[in-house]
Amino acid sequence: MPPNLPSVSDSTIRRLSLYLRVLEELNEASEPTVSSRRLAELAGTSAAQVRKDLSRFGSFGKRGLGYAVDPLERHLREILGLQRRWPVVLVGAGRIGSALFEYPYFRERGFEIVAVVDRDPAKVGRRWNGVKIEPVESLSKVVRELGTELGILAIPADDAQATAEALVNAGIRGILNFAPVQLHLRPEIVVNEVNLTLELEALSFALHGSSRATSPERD
Amino acid sequence: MPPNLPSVSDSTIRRLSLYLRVLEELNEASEPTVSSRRLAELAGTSAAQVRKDLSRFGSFGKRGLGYAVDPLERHLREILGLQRRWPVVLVGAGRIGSALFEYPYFRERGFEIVAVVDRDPAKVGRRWNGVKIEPVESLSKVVRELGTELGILAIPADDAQATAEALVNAGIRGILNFAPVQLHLRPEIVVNEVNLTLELEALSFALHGSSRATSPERD
DNA sequence: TTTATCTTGTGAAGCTTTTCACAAACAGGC
DNA sequence: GCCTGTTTGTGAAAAGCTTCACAAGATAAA
Ligand SMILES: NC(=O)c1ccc[n+]([C@@H]2O[C@H](COP(=O)([O-])OP(=O)(O)OC[C@H]3O[C@@H](n4cnc5c(N)ncnc54)[C@H](O)[C@@H]3O)[C@@H](O)[C@H]2O)c1
Ligand SMILES: NC(=O)c1ccc[n+]([C@@H]2O[C@H](COP(=O)([O-])OP(=O)(O)OC[C@H]3O[C@@H](n4cnc5c(N)ncnc54)[C@H](O)[C@@H]3O)[C@@H](O)[C@H]2O)c1
Repeated sequence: MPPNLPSVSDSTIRRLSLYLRVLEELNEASEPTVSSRRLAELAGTSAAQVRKDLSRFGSFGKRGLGYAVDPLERHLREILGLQRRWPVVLVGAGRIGSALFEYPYFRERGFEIVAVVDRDPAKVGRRWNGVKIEPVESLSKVVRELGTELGILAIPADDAQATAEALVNAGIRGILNFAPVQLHLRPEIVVNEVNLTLELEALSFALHGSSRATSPERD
Repeated sequence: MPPNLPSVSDSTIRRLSLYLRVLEELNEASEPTVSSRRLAELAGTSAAQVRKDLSRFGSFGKRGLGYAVDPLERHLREILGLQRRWPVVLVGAGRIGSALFEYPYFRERGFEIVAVVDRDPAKVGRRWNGVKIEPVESLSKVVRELGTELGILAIPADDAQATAEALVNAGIRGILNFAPVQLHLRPEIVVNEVNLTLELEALSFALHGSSRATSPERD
């Protein structure tokens, strides 16, 4: 086993996820192979980038031919850790939480929301498609019993930090955070922030500021 | 007015949005000033990064003191183009669409969903908090009449490309896309992709692959 | 077998972003 | 007015990421 390689960049991983989706589609369309050029086109990047990304993990292609779709799809799943099932705990059974819960594609990819936790007594006890909403007090117990390592935080920003800490104490190692606050947790805990207002603001800047706001105002 | 400066990087813009939120909080807490160090801490970056980011747009701080919270907040709003109101059209009144529609913070930041469009006849005609759901056929008319430049795509992946093109033809210049497909549009159209499965997969990789999958498998 | 054509895998080059480090500026106390 | 302690703004260095360009491997056809 080789020693620690230079770690894989986040952007590479995110692209692998895009490639995987494209490969799924190609597979459904019964395309046997795909070249880096075509894969790049479909995933919105460059052929060289595709090859560089993949070459970090092995040599999956055949020169002159390209990549065999089905095996490459399997390789990517393995690299991304998607062969196993990932039980997930959802904290916050509100608007965004329920949308996520009902989204079928997560489960298809192996992410299964096996527990839902909420603070609101009016929601606790309800059943969502077989999953009972638990009170926040049971969070730790639920996480431990179900062995979940991934958590989705879909609660107001005020409570996000404290609840994230509770998740970590219960054994959660990765968090997808929808609350618009920066979580401060131990460095080995992986956190992905989804900040939709920020996405809109980036659009706002691009439309408003592209020509205008790049000029520094000095006196 | 200076000629075209080297364009501002996307990561800088995204951080500005984070700074803005932190400044809002500091403002509410009546903190008069903030140092780059503290701002960095709260936004999850480094002090040097904060100063570099801000210095692209002007000199907003005072040496020895830091930045005055309220004026800096206003500067950032101006840079990001948030002084004006941004009317937004929402395409897809489903699970994620309704969560977004009901999210109050967008409006607070100036992003106001003024039109909702859906294909489902059962949904068309309903009123959401004063906004009537329109049929897809009216998309172009609605966009033109309301003068919306921003669109949110919250429909299944199959229809996303065609509908995105319809949005662009109607005059939309920026799109926030929740459908998990890469949109191919004219380069002057700004698109931000929100891919939640990808976010979970990045977590999966980090937990599964951190120690394991970085080793290339060669024969 | 040889030739023509394709496409990968990958060092090296080029580019972008982040970090470093320090002079210059400012406030407050004496 | 001058010293002390602080913090910005910014070139320069370092690190990281993407693109380039091509040798090497593979196929197919003659
Ligand atoms: N709705 C959106 O489209 C949207 C968009 C961007 C960001 N967000 C963010 O996502 C988060 C959730 O938003 P939402 O619109 O679903 O809110 P919501 O009010 O609809 O739902 C929040 C849910 O969390 C529960 N809750 C509150 N505090 C809790 C706690 N400490 N522990 C457990 N449960 C708790 C509430 O009872 C409620 O059911 C917020 O941080 C919001 O800023 C939402
Ligand atoms: N729900 C989630 O949490 C979630 C998570 C990640 C990604 N997404 C993506 O967001 C998109 C929407 O997901 P959803 O869960 O809200 O789906 P949904 O089925 O609940 O809602 C989709 C809505 O779009 C409407 N629609 C379909 N085709 C249309 C068209 N051509 N024009 C106008 N309206 C049309 C449907 O009538 C429906 O109301 C999908 O691409 C999905 O992959 C959703």
